[in-house]
Amino acid sequence: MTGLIRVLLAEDQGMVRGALASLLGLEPDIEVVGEAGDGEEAVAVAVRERPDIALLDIEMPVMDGIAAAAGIRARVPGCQVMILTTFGRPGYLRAAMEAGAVAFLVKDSPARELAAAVRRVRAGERVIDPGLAAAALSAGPNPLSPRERDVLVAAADGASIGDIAGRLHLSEGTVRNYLSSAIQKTHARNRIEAVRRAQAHGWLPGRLPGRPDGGVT
Amino acid sequence: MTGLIRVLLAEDQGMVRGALASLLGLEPDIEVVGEAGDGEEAVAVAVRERPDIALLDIEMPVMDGIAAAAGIRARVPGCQVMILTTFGRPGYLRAAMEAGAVAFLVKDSPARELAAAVRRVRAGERVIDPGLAAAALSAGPNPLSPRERDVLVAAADGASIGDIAGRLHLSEGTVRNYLSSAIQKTHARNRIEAVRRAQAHGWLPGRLPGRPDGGVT
DNA sequence: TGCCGCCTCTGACAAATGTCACCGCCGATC
DNA sequence: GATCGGCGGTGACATTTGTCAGAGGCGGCA
Repeated sequence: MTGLIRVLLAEDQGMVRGALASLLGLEPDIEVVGEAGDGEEAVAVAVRERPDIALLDIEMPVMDGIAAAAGIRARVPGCQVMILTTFGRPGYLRAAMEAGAVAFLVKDSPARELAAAVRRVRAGERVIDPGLAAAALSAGPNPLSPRERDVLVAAADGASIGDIAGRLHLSEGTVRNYLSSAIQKTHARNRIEAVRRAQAHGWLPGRLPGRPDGGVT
Repeated sequence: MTGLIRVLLAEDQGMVRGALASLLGLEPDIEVVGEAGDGEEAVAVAVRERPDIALLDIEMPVMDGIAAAAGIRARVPGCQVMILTTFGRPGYLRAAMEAGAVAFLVKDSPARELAAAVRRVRAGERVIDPGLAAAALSAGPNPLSPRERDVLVAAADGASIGDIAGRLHLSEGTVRNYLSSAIQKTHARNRIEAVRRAQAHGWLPGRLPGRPDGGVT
């Protein structure tokens, strides 16, 4: 039976999730059998519903879409994972492929491509933007060590060396050294540029903070 | 005649735009009469189609949704402007109201609220999240001077004092002074925190760069 | 076994950053 | 006419940041 294609949709913004569901719902051969607002929920629903396809956003709270992809691949072997994300970052694409995804779409593309991609995946194809694939290959793998990443993400929200050292239980000198090597590996000229370049490449984890920074006092 | 509600939809991400259109298309009393991918296009289409309601994203390239709102209010008096944005920032809400918008929705909300909000606006109501309104009032108006904003946005992508001075045709000392006062007004401890806090409040222009930073070399 | 990369740390140094006090010029407002 | 805020600038100063050259320890791999 090549009946309805059963799709799970994971996306943290409720309005976008609902809108995408209605978009897919227009297709006669596609059925949205589950929705999730974060990665953990996505895995849980996938285990329960056993969809043909899981369509995952990357930037989600609690657990990002890449980790959810790996979780679903491990627990629901029959389910193909597609990534649908705002940012076409080379590092995201690479990480998605390594996590077992077979498609990588960006939200910039025209809406009609979504259903088409779902059908192509169902037919066994991979769906990846050729330009993005080239960028991912030419950019090479993530050069940052885990610790360098930690320090960069901490630096990203304005923490000083001392703050970062405290947060990561490191000495200040160590933090300086990691920051310095991260700056060099990203070919940046200071930590801000390093953070931005690492983000542009998709070298930093794609998780979303639970809630804004609350600083609105 | 209280016929179909004619809606213009402006949103830069094609897939989201199409999905929202399909969501609104499900409603029997709503018709999407135009779509736009940036603020300039939104104004042009509004002038041509004279919709009842313009539904605008804020973070768009070329011209942001706030500026587009003002343009539409000035040129198409019969058209009500609704803002639909990812970020519920107090400063955005305030700026949107000053630009003549009558509704402010965040994409986090459930999808079903969209059509409901459109109908309420059509009936003459304003639609604003009460919590967000309170935050906007308690946060007070934007304390940053235009020049302080300029310097902060330049600092946001990693430029050094010298870079900023060159870009803005100022002396380095002047840039330091603006940066310092921006840091104090935002109660931050360095420029990165200042940028982040200003962004969180919605005190920086909500435009999107034409394309990423190209640094993927 | 040796080599390599990563982790952690120290100490010293130059350069960039942030602060402060102060200057004059303009335009708006009381 | 005076006052105030914004704009643009200078010079001096303390602090922070970024760099470099080391050091030892760990685990993997040839």
